[in-house]
Amino acid sequence: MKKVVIDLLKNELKMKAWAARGIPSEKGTGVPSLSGKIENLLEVPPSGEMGDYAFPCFALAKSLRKNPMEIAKELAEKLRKKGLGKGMEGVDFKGPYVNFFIDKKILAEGVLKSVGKKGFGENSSGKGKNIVIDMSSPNIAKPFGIGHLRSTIIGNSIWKICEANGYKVTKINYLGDWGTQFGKMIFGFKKWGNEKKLGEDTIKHLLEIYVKANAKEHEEAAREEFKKLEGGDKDNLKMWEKFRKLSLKEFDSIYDLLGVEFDVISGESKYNDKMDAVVAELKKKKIVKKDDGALIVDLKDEGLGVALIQKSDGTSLYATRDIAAAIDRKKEYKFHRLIYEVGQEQKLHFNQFFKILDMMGHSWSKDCVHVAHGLYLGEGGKKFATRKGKTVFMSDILDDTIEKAKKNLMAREKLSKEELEKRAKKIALAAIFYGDLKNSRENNIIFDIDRFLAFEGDTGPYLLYSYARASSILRRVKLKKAMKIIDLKKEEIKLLKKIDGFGKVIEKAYNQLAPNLIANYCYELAQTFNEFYHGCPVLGSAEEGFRLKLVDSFRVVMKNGLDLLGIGVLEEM
RNA sequence: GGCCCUGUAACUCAGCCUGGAUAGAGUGCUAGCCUUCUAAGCUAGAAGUCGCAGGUUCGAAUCCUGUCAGGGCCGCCA
Repeated sequence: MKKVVIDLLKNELKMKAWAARGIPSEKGTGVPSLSGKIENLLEVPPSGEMGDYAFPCFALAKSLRKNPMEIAKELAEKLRKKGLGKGMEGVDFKGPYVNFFIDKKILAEGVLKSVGKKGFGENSSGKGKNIVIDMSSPNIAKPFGIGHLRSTIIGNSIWKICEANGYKVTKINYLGDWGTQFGKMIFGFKKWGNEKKLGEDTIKHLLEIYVKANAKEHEEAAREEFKKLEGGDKDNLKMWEKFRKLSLKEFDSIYDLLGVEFDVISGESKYNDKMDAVVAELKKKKIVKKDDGALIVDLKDEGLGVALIQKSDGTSLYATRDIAAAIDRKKEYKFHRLIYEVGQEQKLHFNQFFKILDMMGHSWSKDCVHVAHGLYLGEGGKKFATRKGKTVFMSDILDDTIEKAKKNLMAREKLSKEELEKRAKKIALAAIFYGDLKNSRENNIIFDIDRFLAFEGDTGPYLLYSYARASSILRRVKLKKAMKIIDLKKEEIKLLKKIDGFGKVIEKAYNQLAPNLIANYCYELAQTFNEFYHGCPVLGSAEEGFRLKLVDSFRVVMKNGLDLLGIGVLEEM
């Protein structure tokens, strides 16, 4: 439909008179050169009453040296005189805009037909290209906190968005399973550890120990233990393996509940034996230098400060392991892009290590991106800190939200126990996922339990509810082949246009790696559907066939949209 | 001190990348709508110096500079 408008404009703007006036033209087309192509200039007016497409005349005003309002008027009148052809209903001008009205019945048929095709809204621009996402990445022996939730939820959605754009994606859960902290854990466990408690309540017990071991007076001893671990000490290694295994078991139950899966479970420990080679290469290329007994890369000239590569006791650091990991991944996956879904507080670290990769001669370092998210902050806008033991446990939040959903459901109708469990879980997850993803990534979020528990208004459950309403209509009757369109009401047109916009949103969400665009779209889609629902009765109406098809289309798009967010739908609610 | 992110209605936020028509939602507040497909819903209303000051532009919430405020990061944690 848009193409018809573009062609009309292109034709009209080819006027010889303009060329005669010496106005430069876009190569080959004869169209006066505009600051962009007509396709890009064409807009959708803020309200449907103004038109379906609008052409702003500002760009022409410059080359024609004429008031844009006059140009719009002239253009609209000329087009009207010439006749618009099929698919078009009319053309008008308002201020400096030429507004086009398209034939709504043709729009309706076109939209409904394309939704019926497989993969509506998806595109194949990433065909044949690999993307690797490093996401979730909780630390072993520490609680899976609300911070890792963000990485997990956002990473999961970015994965789906990439796939909807045709890319092949590998999701890696890159565990924080190596580093000085394990010196602390091992030291602490030797001193205060209890095998029984470890088996029963792994994370809580380990956290207790961690908080104690974190005291300054144990620093030296902890460092010793890590050095032994990295050196291959059997006892320490055994203890570390146990921590890792038991932690992973706890994490798995959370992933299982969230419905998030990974292609690869990896971790920093994987690169323990590749570290020496990286350090050697950095030395050979004279990128590192010794400073206070430690190895550093001086990036001050780049405005990136100083990166530590190796501690003065010879043990490794985060940056070193990340360098080794990136090189390894490039070899293994030949990625087009390597995405790190990690909190924004690590921005400097990523900029440093991308730069070091570049200095080592890895030109693909430009394909590495840090997709940063803001932090969940505690009350008063302060950072949550594990060290102070003030941690919000993921499992508690999930339980509370599910509990709230259950209460809500029980107040409505009597359900079997399984049905209650099933619905409460989905509603709670929708609330949590949507509550996170609707925010733009970079922003910090002040953690507020009420926010997670709210089910009205701009929330996940609202989206599920809209979907369930649509399902409820369709459950009662069969879809009909005949779809007579008598006269389209404004709610129907709005819904059709909204559905039509799905593909654009998927593209944009990929370009910006921004799941919140999908979330915003789903919300608007649900709102538009609810307006339709109230304004246009479906069952028993004269245009029942068409409206059923429209409801069905909404349902398909809503389901796909929610899927991109990692949210599963409910047929009844 | 340096760098990054943020500042939009009473509150929580979208819009900013890619500048255009009256700046959008939700919550809360006011007034309506359940004998008709699920009221976790819909309609209407009140509510905004888009932090502040300059600049670029025919046009700035959007781009640039400065400034103030909040958060984060800045060598042996990750």
